[in-house]
Amino acid sequence: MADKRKTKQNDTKTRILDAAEKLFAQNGFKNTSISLLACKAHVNQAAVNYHFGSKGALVEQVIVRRLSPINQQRMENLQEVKETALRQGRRPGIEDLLRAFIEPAFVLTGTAPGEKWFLVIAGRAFSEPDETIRNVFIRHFEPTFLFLDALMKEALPGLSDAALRWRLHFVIGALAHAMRLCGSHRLPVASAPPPDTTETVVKHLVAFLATGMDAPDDAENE
Amino acid sequence: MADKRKTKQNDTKTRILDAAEKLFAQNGFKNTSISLLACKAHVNQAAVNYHFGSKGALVEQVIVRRLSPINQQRMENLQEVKETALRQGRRPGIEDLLRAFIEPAFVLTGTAPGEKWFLVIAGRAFSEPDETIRNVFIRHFEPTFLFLDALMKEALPGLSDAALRWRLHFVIGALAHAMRLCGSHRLPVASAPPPDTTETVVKHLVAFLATGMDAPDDAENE
DNA sequence: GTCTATAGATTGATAGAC
DNA sequence: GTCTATCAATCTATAGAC
Repeated sequence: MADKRKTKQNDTKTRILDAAEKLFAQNGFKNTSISLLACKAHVNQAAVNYHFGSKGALVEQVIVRRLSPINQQRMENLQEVKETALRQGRRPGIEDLLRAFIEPAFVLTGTAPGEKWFLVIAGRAFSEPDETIRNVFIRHFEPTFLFLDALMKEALPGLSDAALRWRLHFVIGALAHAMRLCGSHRLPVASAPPPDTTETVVKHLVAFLATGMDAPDDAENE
Repeated sequence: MADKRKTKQNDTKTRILDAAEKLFAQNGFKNTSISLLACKAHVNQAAVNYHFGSKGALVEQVIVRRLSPINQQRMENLQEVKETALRQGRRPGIEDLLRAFIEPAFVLTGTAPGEKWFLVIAGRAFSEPDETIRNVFIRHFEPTFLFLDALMKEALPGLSDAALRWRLHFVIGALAHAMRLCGSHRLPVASAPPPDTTETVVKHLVAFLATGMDAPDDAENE
């Protein structure tokens, strides 16, 4: 499997995946044609279908390649936060949980130092109109999200289930938007955020979201 | 302009706009063909290009029809919050500003009681891969956003510009995600939010976001 | 594994009769 | 304004030579 003699084949597959990642981020899945993709990857058109079977399968590979390690890391981080809190006989910390969930998305995304294209792709996940593609994200995402949900419920025992669930979705929305903004070239609009490092963005995110999660549960009075 | 004799023409145009809004929300712009659209709207294929000129122009009309009143209402609401605070000699309230900005999106969206399709379309605005379409949203959105930015700066004089701008983008991200969730049919996934009324969702949003906006500005220490 | 060539389907847009 | 018919472009996928 990890045979060195497969170098050339893997080179081609990797070049296709890398070019696809960039083009999908820039133009979306539907707007990226196989011919343009093959041109940018410096491979023949037929190579794409030879190596991946279909465009849909390529899309899934592009997503899974990055999303799988990200969610694995999220699970490990959350598990560690849970165990540390357990050992110390206290509730898990809200900021710790959020950081455990958010950080892998920014750290494990993209190869090159310049552009982290997958941030844009993943940030578009829940807006994807194609149900098949959207389900690829949801399938990988849901177990991690439900684990976060369970731990956050421990961290915030006073919060109603409805408020907890909505607030976690607000977390997802803010995170996805921040990912898109970090991954794309800075837009020449007056409302663009300042060009910070991803670590700074994560700090802003965690500070904002942790405080929001801990807000009083006013919406219950009705 | 508002001549009653144009009823038949306007009926056709409105039927096309309504069918397009629904299909765009369900399948996205690129995945919606003119032929399917004409079929669902019960008009002839050629009628779409006759009345709107091109598919791109139709897309813009679908967006502007709802977005324009929404942002106009936002501006009026924000102006009123500003003037009320000024009259009472105090800063604008964070919750008031957020509600002024958020509420119109949920109130002025969609005609039918059942499905508010434009919530999905607008919720996808910043994820739209097509730059031309995305710019339609940004063009309408930016003045309103910058006004909110200016008023929020008054409401939170201690917050750094960078933190303020990032937090407002987190507001946008959470809002967009909530709009998508409210507008689409409830997904059969375990992580879906509870099926609340839009008023309840707005309350959850404002409570969460106002508290987050007011978080201590930790990220400055670096 | 890589290439050329092309099939087969779908699309946005338009010409011209009514 | 509405219709039928069709053009021209584009796309995914594949067949078959090398």
